[in-house]
Amino acid sequence: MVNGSTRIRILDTALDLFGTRGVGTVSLDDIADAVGVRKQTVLYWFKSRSGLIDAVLDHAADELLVVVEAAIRSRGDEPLDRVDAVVCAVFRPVVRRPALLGLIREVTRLDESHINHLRGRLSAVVERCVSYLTSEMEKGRLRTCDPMVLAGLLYSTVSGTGTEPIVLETFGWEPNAAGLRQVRRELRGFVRAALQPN
Amino acid sequence: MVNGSTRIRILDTALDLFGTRGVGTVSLDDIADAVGVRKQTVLYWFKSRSGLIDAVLDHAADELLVVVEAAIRSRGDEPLDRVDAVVCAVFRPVVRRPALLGLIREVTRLDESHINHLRGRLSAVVERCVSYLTSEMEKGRLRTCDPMVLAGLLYSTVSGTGTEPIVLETFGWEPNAAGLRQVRRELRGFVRAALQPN
DNA sequence: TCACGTCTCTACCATTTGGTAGACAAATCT
DNA sequence: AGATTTGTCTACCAAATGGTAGAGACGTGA
Repeated sequence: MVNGSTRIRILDTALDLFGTRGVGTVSLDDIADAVGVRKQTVLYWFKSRSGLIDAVLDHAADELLVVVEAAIRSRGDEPLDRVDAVVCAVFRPVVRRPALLGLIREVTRLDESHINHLRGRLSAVVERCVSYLTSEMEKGRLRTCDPMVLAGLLYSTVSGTGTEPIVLETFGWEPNAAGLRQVRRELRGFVRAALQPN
Repeated sequence: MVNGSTRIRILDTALDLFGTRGVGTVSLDDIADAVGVRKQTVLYWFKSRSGLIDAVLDHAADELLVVVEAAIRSRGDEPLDRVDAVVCAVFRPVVRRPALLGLIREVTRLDESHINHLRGRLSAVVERCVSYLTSEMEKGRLRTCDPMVLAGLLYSTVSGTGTEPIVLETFGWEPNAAGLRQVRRELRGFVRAALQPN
């Protein structure tokens, strides 16, 4: 693999297309066209469609992990601030790379093997988030509830906000920079209120 | 249209398949097979794939509207209880008909014409929800924030919880009746906390 | 009985799909 | 220079896709 640039371009393009249009509706030809190459070149770098999907999931997990890990470490001791930092971190790709969360969301539509592949990549962060929430609840610094389910709810809220602009538009939201800032502000307030210790 | 039963069966089956596997990845043959009929029978009842999609969206909107309208009217005056009733109402299909919310979520992947079609069907309820939230905020009975975006966030949270069992499983959730009740309990507590007036 | 509308079917068709085989050019090694 | 590896391509292929044309079974009203 001397020349990795084509490979990376395919990976990036596939991530964008898979994430925005859905994995099942994007063909190898679509990807190849977008990259400016023939389908057979795609099949040279990835031995099958399924292999490409796994590689793209890895690529997405990498990108997401970097962002989240950094946020988890950042900012003081107060859990509401920490969670806020993670929310902002996950929200950033919403603006800069909308396809990223869209792809993660696609996991529901994939088959077992790809699901397990992605799960393996994400389980470490997930577990860390859950155990962090648990410990802060025990200290009484977060609203007490089931930390596992809470983590899932937080994910749903942030991911939904980021991946369903069309639904938000139905609610009257305007898809521009100011609108996005507004959504992020409300999202942060919403999460903060939901976690406030009682 | 004397015999509507085949038509309805196609509609129901298509809703389930579209909602669980994604609109783009379900072929007319898939639907026909599941119904126990030939593809040409599907094309007899619906003049094209695109027409079928619109009809299925209508079908889904009908089902959802009935449920939500009933919940909006129910239960006393306290806004937190009202919202709670709607959350429960939307959560019910999660158990009884998982495909329903899954299909609504698919709207992001559809093209403009189908999006507008569905939007037209849902805009009335959506507007009603938003104006209700607005008035209760003005009375100081809900946390003050942007009601439009809040409605979107609520939708994201509930819908995500219902349509991403696989993600929730990654967070450690167990997909059985007890697990579902647990998720619903946490979801209600989460929403209640997020809306509590400050 | 006969004509007609309703409903589902078989027989096709053009296009698109994921994938194989192998030609060809450029770079790299010996 | 000659041989080999690397990367992209053209040429195919079998299967699946959305869709058309029209045959035939069935019931109903005249």
